[in-house]
Amino acid sequence: MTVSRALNNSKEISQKTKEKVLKACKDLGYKPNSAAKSLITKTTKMIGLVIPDITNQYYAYISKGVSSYLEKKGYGLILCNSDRKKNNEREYLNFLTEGRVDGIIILPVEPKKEDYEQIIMHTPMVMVDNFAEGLDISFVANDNYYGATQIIEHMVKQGYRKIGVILGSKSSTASNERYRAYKDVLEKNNIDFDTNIIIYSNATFEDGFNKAEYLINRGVDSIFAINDTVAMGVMKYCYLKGINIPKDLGLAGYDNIEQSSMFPVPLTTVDQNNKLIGEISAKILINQINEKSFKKETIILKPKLIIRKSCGEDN
Amino acid sequence: MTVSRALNNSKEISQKTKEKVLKACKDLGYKPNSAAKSLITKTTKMIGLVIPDITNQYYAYISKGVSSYLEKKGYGLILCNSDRKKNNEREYLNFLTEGRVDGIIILPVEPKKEDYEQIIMHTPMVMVDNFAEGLDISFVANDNYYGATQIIEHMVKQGYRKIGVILGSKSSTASNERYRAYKDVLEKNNIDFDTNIIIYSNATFEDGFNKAEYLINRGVDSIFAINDTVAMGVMKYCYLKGINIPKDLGLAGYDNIEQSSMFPVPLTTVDQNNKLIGEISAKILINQINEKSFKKETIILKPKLIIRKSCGEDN
DNA sequence: GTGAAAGCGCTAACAG
DNA sequence: CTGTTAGCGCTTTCAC
Repeated sequence: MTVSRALNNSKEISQKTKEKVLKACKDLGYKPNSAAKSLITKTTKMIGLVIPDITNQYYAYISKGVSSYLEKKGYGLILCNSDRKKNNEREYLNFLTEGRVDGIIILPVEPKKEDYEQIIMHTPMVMVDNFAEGLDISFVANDNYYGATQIIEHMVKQGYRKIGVILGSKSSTASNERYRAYKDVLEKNNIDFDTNIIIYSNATFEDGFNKAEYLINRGVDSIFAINDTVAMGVMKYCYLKGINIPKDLGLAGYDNIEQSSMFPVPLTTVDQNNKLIGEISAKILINQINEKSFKKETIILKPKLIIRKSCGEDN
Repeated sequence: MTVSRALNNSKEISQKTKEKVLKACKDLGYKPNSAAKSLITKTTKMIGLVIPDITNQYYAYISKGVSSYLEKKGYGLILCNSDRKKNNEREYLNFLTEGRVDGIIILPVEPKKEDYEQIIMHTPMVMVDNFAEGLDISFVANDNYYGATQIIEHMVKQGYRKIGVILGSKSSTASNERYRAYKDVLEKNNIDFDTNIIIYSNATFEDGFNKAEYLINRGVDSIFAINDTVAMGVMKYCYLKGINIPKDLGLAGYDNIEQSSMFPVPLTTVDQNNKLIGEISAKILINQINEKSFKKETIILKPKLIIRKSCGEDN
């Protein structure tokens, strides 16, 4: 008991005994056992993070944000790569809920209410990026509509009038929201809307390269790519064809990946503040864990327009 | 006890009881408590991974390799971003060794024997990338000398004779090994060695951009950059100056980051098989945990030359 | 094939 | 300020 008090910064112990105990622990190489502690305190000082792919910059930054916040608060992080597979997600969730963590941050795969109802009854959880309607839990995400509005408005202001779009898949919420913003901005500016210059894709570099040709042949004066990787594909095509960016073609991306500023023509894009997303999610979760009264929070962050040169200099 | 047997695939139980128990568990939402289990089995089914920065592609891929191997073996992963700070590393190590993990994979920060001696007495550990001499533990890394030899030889074969080099910091083992390879290849091919076209740097994009000018002014016919990001900087400089790669200047990188194939001129580089590094490290660790007899292993992987277009097409 | 007893290493609660 | 008792939820061992 005295040892326990010495190691847990209790004030019910004299400074002298405490020092003696601490020294003895060091000499003997004694370390407390977290499992035994967990068993009685019902707390693990661990958080689970379920993400699609740690190899993707967007998710890596979110993880870093989570990790750095947790470190400050004395929590550890269990990382689970779902690989965008529902089944992996399920298995990790199962693993985590064997009393391994005090809470879970999840970037879910095709979330459905039923998948999480059981879990949130026992384990605090915050969802990030994608939400399942009807769940009474906290949610943190980026405002895709806002971000796309910013960048499309910028393009319009720069004088572009025939803006081609390379979207992601039809089932991607992010992609659909950005598309919605595109339509609204065009309408607000009385610009003709033409579905022939809107293309769905898998959002890869190759898609950017291939769809660029398609769009340019249809006479677009600029392209809004669903992400920076796709924009890289477009830029590559233009480079090979001698098409000057931004003079012959305006180009905008999304995500602000590290390399976007290193492109031959630095890319105008949207920064989603991924690290912040991670930090906020972690903060909400830790608060929820430590407070008895749970208050659901929904935080939708405004991403930030990053103006570089691919749509012309700002003026 | 019967429940325990049902949940642990014991054969000392009838099929019928087992099914009944399993069903009851499901109905009641019962989940076993891993802490209680740990306490008695002295095993956590958890591995700690200490890496410098999850945001860096190189480390992200290593993490993914570790994670995917562990998943197959039913282990969880505790991720610790040391942020290249010795102090963070120490604190994470301390946290992990409170009986939280069955083993540790570490990419150490300026490793010294003394930092790990205590730990490896109690906890299986494998070191990756950087080794501390005198430790009796397994080690997994890339052969930097070999990788650089491959790419410099390729450059020589392509006809380049005045190869400028942008290195990393003087204290980086990886950088020093690659430099050593450079010198040896030059000597073997009777090419003059000129320290005026060797520069140390912080290995950033900006360094690439700035040092490119310096080297080109000194008449190099090609540049070997310490990594792909630095190479991107060089490429940017060339783009702005209208210098044609590979005709006017050969360019080689190292790492094979995802974007290196998307550059205006696809980059010739060296792939280090990072995911494999992670998988192998995890495999060695798990083996060490499960075998009573510990056999130290040292695995130095041969990286692979990736020939693209920045040093001319292969012939 | 099933169950009872004991104990893993801690801390909550209380006694001194 | 220090120590005793009990018990967290499991598995090991042994009895039936």
